[in-house]
Amino acid sequence: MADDMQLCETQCVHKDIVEKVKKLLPDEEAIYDLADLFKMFGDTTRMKIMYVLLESEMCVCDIAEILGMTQSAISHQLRILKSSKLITSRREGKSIIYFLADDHVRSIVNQGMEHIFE
Amino acid sequence: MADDMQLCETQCVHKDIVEKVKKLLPDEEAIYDLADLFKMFGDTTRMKIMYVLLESEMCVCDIAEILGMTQSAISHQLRILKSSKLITSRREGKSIIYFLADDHVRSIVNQGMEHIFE
DNA sequence: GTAATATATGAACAGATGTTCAAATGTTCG
DNA sequence: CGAACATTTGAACATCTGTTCATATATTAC
Repeated sequence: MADDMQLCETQCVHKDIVEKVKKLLPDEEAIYDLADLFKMFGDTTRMKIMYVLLESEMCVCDIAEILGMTQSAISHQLRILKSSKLITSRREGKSIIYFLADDHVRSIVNQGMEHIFE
Repeated sequence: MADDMQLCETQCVHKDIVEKVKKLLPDEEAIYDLADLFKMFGDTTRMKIMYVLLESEMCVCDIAEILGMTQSAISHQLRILKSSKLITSRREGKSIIYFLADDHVRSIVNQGMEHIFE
């Protein structure tokens, strides 16, 4: 609505392509979810946490120690990662052990690596 | 340095695992670069732009029209995407045509999709 | 050259995001 | 039970990020 406010008020638009591609786009929600997933990998702390968990499941304290960060900061990030189903946890006595939910982290990280090294 | 300020001042740390994993971690720079790459996919606008370009190369104006966004906003994002080498451009008369640099976008997006649909 | 078109750019602003700090929760052990 | 331990949580703060608006650059057409 209010089509051409700051848009191209002009003729550069290729109507045929625009119409075709408009129809091919996934709906808003799918794109939102995807972006949300990749956001998880877009922060250094979370990235480090995932790398750590690729090596071994671990309690919060261990991760904090390895990364040299506050236990609280790690806990906050773990919660976010958990909400996106990339990691899970189980209680083991006083500790809570975090681990990767499945192999998706590995494959996504690897795809990223491939792009970097070129 | 200043090891245990807010860290685990306590005994929960599993020294063996911690030491082992510390050594296995990639260096700071690699992780930073990876996170930076995934940041590109972590924003709805950029995600949409990439989806659009998966269908067809296109000028800035077309993308703005398809997404119903300002030409300026798109231009800003294109610059960011270009800086991460995910897209490139060529001039064609008055227009500048943007297109995906290689197949990485497709494979990364697909990996993401796989995680979503489960 | 000048006007028109297509895109880029910079500063400003608003909203999102990550860390810190202090305090709360929940578990184990004596 | 109460003390100690491991983790979570919430509010506050600072930083980062994306969009807007106004303006600048660059190409084409006359």
